[in-house]
Amino acid sequence: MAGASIKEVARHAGVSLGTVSNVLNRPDMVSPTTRQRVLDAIAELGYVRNDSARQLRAGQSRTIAIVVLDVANPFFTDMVRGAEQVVEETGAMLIVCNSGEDSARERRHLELLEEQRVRGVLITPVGDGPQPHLEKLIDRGIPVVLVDRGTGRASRCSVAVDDVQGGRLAMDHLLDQGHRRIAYVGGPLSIAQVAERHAGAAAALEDRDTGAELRVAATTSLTVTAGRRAAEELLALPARQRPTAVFCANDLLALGVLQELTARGVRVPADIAIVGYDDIEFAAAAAVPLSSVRQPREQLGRTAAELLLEEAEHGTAHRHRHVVFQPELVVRRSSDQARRSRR
Amino acid sequence: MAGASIKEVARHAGVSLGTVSNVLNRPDMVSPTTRQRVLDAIAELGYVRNDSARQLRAGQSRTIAIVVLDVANPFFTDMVRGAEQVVEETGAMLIVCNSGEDSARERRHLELLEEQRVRGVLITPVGDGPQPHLEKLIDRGIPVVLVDRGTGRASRCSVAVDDVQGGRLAMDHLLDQGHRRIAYVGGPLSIAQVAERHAGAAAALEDRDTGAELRVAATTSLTVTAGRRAAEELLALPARQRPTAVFCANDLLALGVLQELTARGVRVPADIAIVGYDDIEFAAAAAVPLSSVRQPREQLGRTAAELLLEEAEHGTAHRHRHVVFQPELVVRRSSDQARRSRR
DNA sequence: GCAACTGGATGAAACGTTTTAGCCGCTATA
DNA sequence: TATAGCGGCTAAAACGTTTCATCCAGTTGC
Repeated sequence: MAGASIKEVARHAGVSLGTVSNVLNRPDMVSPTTRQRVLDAIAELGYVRNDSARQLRAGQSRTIAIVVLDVANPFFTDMVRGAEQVVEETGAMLIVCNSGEDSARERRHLELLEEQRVRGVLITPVGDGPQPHLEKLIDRGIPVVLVDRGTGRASRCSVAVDDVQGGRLAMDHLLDQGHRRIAYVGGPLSIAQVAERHAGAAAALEDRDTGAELRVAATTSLTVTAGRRAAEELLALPARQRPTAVFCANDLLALGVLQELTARGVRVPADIAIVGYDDIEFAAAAAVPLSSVRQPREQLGRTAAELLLEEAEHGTAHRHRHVVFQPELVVRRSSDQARRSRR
Repeated sequence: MAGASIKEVARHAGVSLGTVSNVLNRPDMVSPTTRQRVLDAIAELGYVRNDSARQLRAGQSRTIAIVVLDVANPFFTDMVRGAEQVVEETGAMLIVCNSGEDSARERRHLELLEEQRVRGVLITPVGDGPQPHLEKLIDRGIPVVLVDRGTGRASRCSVAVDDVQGGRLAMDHLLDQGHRRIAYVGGPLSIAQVAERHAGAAAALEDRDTGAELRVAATTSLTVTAGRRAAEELLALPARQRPTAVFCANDLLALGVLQELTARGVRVPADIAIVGYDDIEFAAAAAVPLSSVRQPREQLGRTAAELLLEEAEHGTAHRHRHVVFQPELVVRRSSDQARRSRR
């Protein structure tokens, strides 16, 4: 009962070993009566395929790996869900590895994955530098798709979301609402996303000759607490310099800003409007529902998986592609002048 | 370059195949000079071990799986991190599978894991019923550890957190603070956790002869919105029946209650105190930092992994254990009378 | 100088599949 | 009637490891 092999099934059913294999893999190549006998034997012995042997023979596994920076981050978990959908449709299995932003762990994972001869790897690599271990995988012929990184590299596919465009969307919206003194809350600017979202906002401002101004309130991290401090800072400004709208680099900052403003008696959106970024679950459930720029996270995962599968299938004939998705602005009460009096 | 085998390495280094294997697995059984020659050959050919072959030979993989109900839920992601720590120390690999509360997907995952001959499975099964596919795994000799479920089954280990005790902690705290009219917000009671947390609260009340009363405000889900509605309901009560403290079945509810109370001008904790459950990341960052019952989530994962590894190692000699952890109350401003005037 | 060890290497078997070539008996075709 | 074709099956090879029994050449002990 512990571990019956195909051989024992064959003996039990009185057929050859190859026939059992055929029943498993091309059932209509074998006559109904023998097929049934084999199936009975399988059931009786509790036979379960041994995947190692299968893979050994096939030279490749039916597994696809996704290596994320942080399993606890909703951005990645949603991506994982998207990728899962696509991968499971093909009968393969998606395994999730967590690098935890640790380069050594990332490397270790990739080594193990290589030993397992995975069919492909979706990865958001730690850091922006060169990636020797990724190159090694690619040299070996294992397809790699970069997620949210390294758009434009010739040797692999990538998927990403246009953060500059996200910044534009937020800014255009605030300008449309008539705001002319606007603050960007975010930092450090060394984080690519923070810088690009700002760049988009600045570009939108530039494009429209409204005479509006964009002030940066730099933070040292992307947390609720940092958002609160930034709000304090803004409130300390002289009244005529105080912004009437705030665009935050992410939703945690935005929630912090919202809390601090509310605590100080500043009305949102009547006195100051807020737009966040990421559209996390809490954005809609905040005390004042938060407008936010939403990234198509599941879609990102799905597309990444599709690119990978295509490359895995067509091998060398495959042409690498770089897909960039556009984010979407979700307007809620925190920035909606029309609804400012509601409730 | 694509896929050198041990055989080619051997030929390249002018040694036998077994020697290469020895270099890999028991390096000090082979003389330094040949060892070096083999290592050079390995480097030159870019040889990478083939794990399928290894597993096939070994009859078992070096992988441990954890099957969670929801990869996006912080409860599980923290557990995963805990389990990872322990598993990686042993050189094994932890793979995360997501059942998404879907029994069919759970079954499919378990089948694939069985085919892979994983060394063990940590799982929070979907639902509370009988688990035929789990039994099948166990029959096959694959160790299974239940997480947050089925404490007390004889055929497997389990780890869990004592929800009744969590309810007690919250209630004792509120009674200590002098509250006598208290509400429990949560539901549906068909969810084991919701029922047990309530039972703990009720038991604490019973144990202390304070004459305090516990009213249940039933919700249909565990969301921020449901919390808001529950708060509305409580505020609609005549003044003398209105509770002075609320204990919520989870933090989302508590945040909803907090928002609604604040919006209606009710002061927290001065007028009404709040205690939540789970101590999610947002609890500490809420407008009024939220008191909450914290479960040792990483610890849960670590211990589960340890039990599993022990069983995997000692096999039949292993005695199943059921570890129950005690939760901990984190007191913050939302329920702290002493600090009620702060800020 | 011979037997007994010993460290270091070898060769072959085994793990459980999948796949390919081939065999057998039958029917349809010429 | 011979032949080709075909469906259904078998036998054997191959995938890349690990391990175990064996062997060989020195060295040691007597």
